[in-house]
Amino acid sequence: MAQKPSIPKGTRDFLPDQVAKRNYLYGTIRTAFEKYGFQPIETPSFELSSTLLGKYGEEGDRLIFRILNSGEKMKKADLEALKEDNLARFANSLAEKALRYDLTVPFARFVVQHQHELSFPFKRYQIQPVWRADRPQHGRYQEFYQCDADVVGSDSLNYEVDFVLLFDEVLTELNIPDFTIKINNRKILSGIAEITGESDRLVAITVAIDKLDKIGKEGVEKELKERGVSEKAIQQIQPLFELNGTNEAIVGRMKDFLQGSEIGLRGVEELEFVFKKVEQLGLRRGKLEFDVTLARGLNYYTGAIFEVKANGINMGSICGGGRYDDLTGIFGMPGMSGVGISFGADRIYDVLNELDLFPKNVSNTLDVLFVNFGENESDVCRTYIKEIRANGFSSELYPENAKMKKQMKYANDRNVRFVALVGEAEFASELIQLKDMISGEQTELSLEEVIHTLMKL
RNA sequence: GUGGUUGUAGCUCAGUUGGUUAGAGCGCCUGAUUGUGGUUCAGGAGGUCGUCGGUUCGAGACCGAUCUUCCACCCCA
Repeated sequence: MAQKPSIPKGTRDFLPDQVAKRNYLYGTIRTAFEKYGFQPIETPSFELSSTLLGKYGEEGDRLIFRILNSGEKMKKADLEALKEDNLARFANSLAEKALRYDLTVPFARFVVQHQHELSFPFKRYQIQPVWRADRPQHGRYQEFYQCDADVVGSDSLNYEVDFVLLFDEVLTELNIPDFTIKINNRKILSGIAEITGESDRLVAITVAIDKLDKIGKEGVEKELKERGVSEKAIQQIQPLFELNGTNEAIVGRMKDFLQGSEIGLRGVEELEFVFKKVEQLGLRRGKLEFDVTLARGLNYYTGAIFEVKANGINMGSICGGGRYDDLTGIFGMPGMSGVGISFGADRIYDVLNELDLFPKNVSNTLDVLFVNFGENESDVCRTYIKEIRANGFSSELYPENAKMKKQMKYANDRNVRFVALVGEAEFASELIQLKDMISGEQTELSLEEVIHTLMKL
């Protein structure tokens, strides 16, 4: 019985012209990464569950795809846990492997494992798919590509500056007209919690104020209250919702606000450094914006945090990142600070598509298709094709002596640039009728002239 | 994971309170045009109405389950 073909939710097939666009995107990102001194690595698509679990918060664990144990290993299932209704432990006993959820945690594992083969600061980039068992939505998939650049082994703020420039470089190269690089610092969030006497509720506070642009000032106050933050603290935090003006102005306000919080002030100073250096160097199209309400869910961040939004389009953040001071500590290598960023390739693809920003000629299909007029003509066509290919252009012969109309239509459907006709007359004269499929013009040329025409494009 | 929403031809969608043979546009195929595509004209093919089950004399339409789509949460690229 024929099965109706389909793919799992949140996944996609890519047609040739889509792949061409994606390769253009990856190519642009890769070029910039290498320009900034990052080297590529790759890690497996799946890791041990123990490597991944517990690194992304409770919510994160729920979204990790588990790989069911196979064969005899099925017998390892922890039936006790099932009886005790401990579903998390039961699930872990059923799946000792899991698909990677992002590229940062596997990278931390990689660094610890290969520490003696690397020199620090180690800068790597990685362009690979990741998987999340999330419910699909606009710009949200279960399988998508992340393009990450990270550096570990240095806490220099120089890298924060470089990453801001890198965001700007890539997104400007991709022609995105208007985007905002939002930046904040986890130390500032800690400072806010400290100043208001709510250090215990740091997570609650960050989660709530992160929602400011979505649920508004009143919504955040309500949520803070629900999460048990004191009335007094809410009153103190409230002015932060209305911070505006230049980054420098906000820096000034935050310095006042965080007076007495050593950690908070350090966060502000770090950002101040980044603003100054970026200011000196200048950005091409991006706007750098100090957003005190930017929090980000991933709980391993400890310093600067980044998020990039394309303006004028309904799409979640297209890039993210931040500094993590001790991600490798979990794998037994403490004191190794790292900072990194991630480009959401699939979301950027959607943005470029919706804004019609892809260059027109990303999909080069075939330069010259030779029409098949029969065996004698085909023989000489094959020698022409060999020569054209040797000159670096793509060319092929239509496989059979079909009707001209059919061959032309095929050329048209495939977006072939030129059609070459070598029939009886051209065979005798050793010339080629070359038809430009865009203009429709047709000229009789020698092979050398055909190659010359291709090189002029 | 919670709440809602969608599914009819390759694609985008019509299809009346349940009633005979399920339609359109685009695309596709053939011909007008046996050495010329993209334009035009004429003709043609293509659907177990997401899937399984139920109600009914009768279901594309009503009910249930399931899968999928999109949306709002949660979270995030």
